[in-house]
Amino acid sequence: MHLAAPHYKYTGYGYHTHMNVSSKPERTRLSAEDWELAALHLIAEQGVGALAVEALARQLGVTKGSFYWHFRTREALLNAALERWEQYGEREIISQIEQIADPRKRLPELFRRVAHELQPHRVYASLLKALDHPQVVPVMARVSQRRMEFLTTAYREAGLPPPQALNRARLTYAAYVGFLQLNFTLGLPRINHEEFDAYVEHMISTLIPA
Amino acid sequence: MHLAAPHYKYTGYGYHTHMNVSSKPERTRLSAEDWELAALHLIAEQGVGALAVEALARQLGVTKGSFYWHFRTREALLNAALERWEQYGEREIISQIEQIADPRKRLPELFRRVAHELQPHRVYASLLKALDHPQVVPVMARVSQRRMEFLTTAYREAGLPPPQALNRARLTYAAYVGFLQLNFTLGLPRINHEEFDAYVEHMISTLIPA
DNA sequence: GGCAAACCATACGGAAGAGTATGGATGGCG
DNA sequence: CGCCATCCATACTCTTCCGTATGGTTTGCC
Repeated sequence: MHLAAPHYKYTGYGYHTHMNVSSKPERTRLSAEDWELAALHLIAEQGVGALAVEALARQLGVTKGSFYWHFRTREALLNAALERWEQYGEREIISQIEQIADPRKRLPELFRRVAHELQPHRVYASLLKALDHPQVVPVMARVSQRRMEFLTTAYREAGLPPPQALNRARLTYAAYVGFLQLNFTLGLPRINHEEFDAYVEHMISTLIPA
Repeated sequence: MHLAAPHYKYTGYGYHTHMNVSSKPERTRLSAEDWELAALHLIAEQGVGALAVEALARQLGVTKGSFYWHFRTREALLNAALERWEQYGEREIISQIEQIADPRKRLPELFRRVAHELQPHRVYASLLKALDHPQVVPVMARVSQRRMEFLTTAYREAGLPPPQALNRARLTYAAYVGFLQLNFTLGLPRINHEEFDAYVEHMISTLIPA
C-alpha cells in the first residue's frame, strides 16, 4: 500500500555523489530524485523506449521493489523526469545571454555557446525521437516554444523587422533541431572539430543580419 | 516449412487497386508487396514502433499465418519496406530539378516543390524518430547523404565556392529535417498556409545566394 | 534499545507480441 | 477432374515487461 507522494527536492540537474551508473559498490538508499536522474541519463543514451523499470533497477543495483515504492507507475517516473528536465533545462544559458549588453552580439554568442556544449542536447535529441509518446509532446511543445520566442525577440533586437524575425527564428531553430538529428543521432560523415567550427561560423554569417 | 524468398516485384510506390486499408470487403490474396506497402503506410502514420505483425494482419483482414508465409520475421518485413522506400523515394523530384536549364533557378524551384507535397515526407519524418533501430540507420544515412550531395552541387552551380556550398547544404538540409520534426511531429502553433508560403520565401531569400 | 516509517527483495499474475506447427482452403493447370 | 503449389487460419509456446502482494531489512528518533 504505497500511495506516498515523495518529497520532490529539485536540487538541480546533475549527479549526486553517491550515485554512479554501472558500478555498484556504493549501496546507499535511493530517493525518487535518484531514479529521475538515472532515467534522464538513460533517456539521453538509449531513448525513451529503453526506459524500462527493471533495466533501470539493475543499473542502480536494486530491484523493482524499490522502484514501486517511489513511483506509482512507469509513466509517473517519465513525467517526473521530464518535469525535472524542463525546469532545469536552459535556465543558465538564457540568463547569461540576456546579460550581454549589445543586442547585436547576443546571437553570435548564443550560437557559439550552444555549439560547444553537446551534453545537454542529448536529452532533447532523444525526446525529439519520442514525439509519438503523448507524455513528451506537451513538454517539448513548451520548451521549443519558449526557445523560439527567445530567438524571435533576439532577432528583433538585432534589427530585423518583426515578421522577418519570426521566420528567421523558425529557420534557425529548425536548423538546430535538424543538426541534432543528423549528427549524433544519425551519424552522417562525422564532422570533425575544425570543420564544425567553420560550419558554426557559416551559420552565423548567413543567418544573423550584419 | 517456408524458406521461400518471394518474388520482389518493385512495381513502384503506391497502392494496388485491390488493397484498401481499414475496410475488408476485398478479400483477394496478398503478396509480399502488399505487406511492404501496408507497412510503409503504417510507419508513416504511427511510426516504426507501431509496426507489429498482428496489428498489420488485422488491418489487412488476415492473420499472422499469412504474414509468416511471406516473410521469415518481422525484421525482414521492415528491411523490405525500407528498401522499397529507398528505391522509390526521390527519383522523380531530383530528375525533374536536374532538367531545369538555369542552375540558379534550380534551388528556389526545389524548395517550392518540396514544400508543397507533404505526403512523401511523412515516412522520412517517422524514420527520423526511429534512428535507435539499427536497421533504419544505414538506410537513412544513405538517403540523407545523397540528398546532401545533391544540394551541395546545386549550391556550387548557383555560384557558391565549394567550402561554402557544403556548409550551406548542411544548413539547408538541417533546416528541412528540423522543420519536419517541429511541425507535423511536434505540433508547434500550427502554421497556416499563407504563413507557410511566406516562410518558404524567407528561406529562399536567406539561404540562396542572389 | 526499540518502534515506526522508509526502503528493498522475492515471488507472483497477467498482458502483449514474436515465432512455430499444422492442417485447411484456394487457384491454376495438366 | 484432380493434383500441387500457394496462401491462410487456428492453436499453441516463449519471452518480456508492467504491476501487485507480502514480508524482510535498514534508519531515524524517542
